[in-house]
Amino acid sequence: METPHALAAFGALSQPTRLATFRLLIQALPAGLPAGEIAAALAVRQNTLSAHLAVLAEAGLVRGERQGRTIRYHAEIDRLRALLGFLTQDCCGGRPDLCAPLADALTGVPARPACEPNTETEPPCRSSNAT
Amino acid sequence: METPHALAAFGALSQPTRLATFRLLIQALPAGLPAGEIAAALAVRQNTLSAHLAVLAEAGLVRGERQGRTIRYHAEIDRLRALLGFLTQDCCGGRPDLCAPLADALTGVPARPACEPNTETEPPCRSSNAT
DNA sequence: GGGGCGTTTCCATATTTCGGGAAATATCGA
DNA sequence: TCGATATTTCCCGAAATATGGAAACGCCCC
Repeated sequence: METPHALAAFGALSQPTRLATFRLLIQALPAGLPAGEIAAALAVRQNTLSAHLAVLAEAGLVRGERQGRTIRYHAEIDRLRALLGFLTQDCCGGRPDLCAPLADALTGVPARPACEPNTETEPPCRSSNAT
Repeated sequence: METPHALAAFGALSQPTRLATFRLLIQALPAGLPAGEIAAALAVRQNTLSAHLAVLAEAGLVRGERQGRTIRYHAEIDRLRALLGFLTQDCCGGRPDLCAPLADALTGVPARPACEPNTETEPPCRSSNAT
């Protein structure tokens, strides 16, 4: 992820309604939620929510697709992953000692103390025998 | 981390100068950097930077301590970790399937499952995959 | 104590953002 | 075609934010 995208994502998440929306949509994965349902759940007017959804979509954090007369939104988990990578690439890039506790927070597992400075978009090895 | 703290953190990171400042300070860990040096590195006026540093400090992302007549700032890595945890607790909380790729992005190493069910002669994934 | 340096605070202004009301667009059902 | 529902777009005023200049504060050295 590049800096402008990260800025957009942070900006999008820095507003209470938008943050709540994003979290709600993550919890609603993978089905997603129609805009009206989000508005009802968050007690926000639809036009206001629409503007917030537009910001989130512009930041790439959510995506909406029309289903009949409703528009169903769902979180873009890949974008979240990219954002996490962006946040950690600075420290994990050259400092595995700093990276380890960060990974710890995410996984709850002490994580091996060796982060390679590549945190973009490449799943290392979990392909052959994953679940 | 609680929502208001996360909002403050996102708001703090949603401004170009502040994001650059935070990243710079993370790279400068653990020594930190004096305010003047940050301002010079980012080509920002000191009063402007001071305001931004105040926002970052208010969000708990950086901390400054006086050293003689300079004030040396350094990133709060624990806060960053808390922020990562906040971002992932929604999906990781109940959905390990979503959490795994997220942790992956962070460390380059899959969380717990996914890598080696029972083969012990296999080196643990992270072998060599630099793009 | 006086002068100099680093940093912050105060003030003023331009820009952006937020939320509400009303209207417009798109889809469905009859 | 008509009405109803879901969602967005447009426009507005209010509030927050960013930045610059000038001044103030704290600390060091002489």
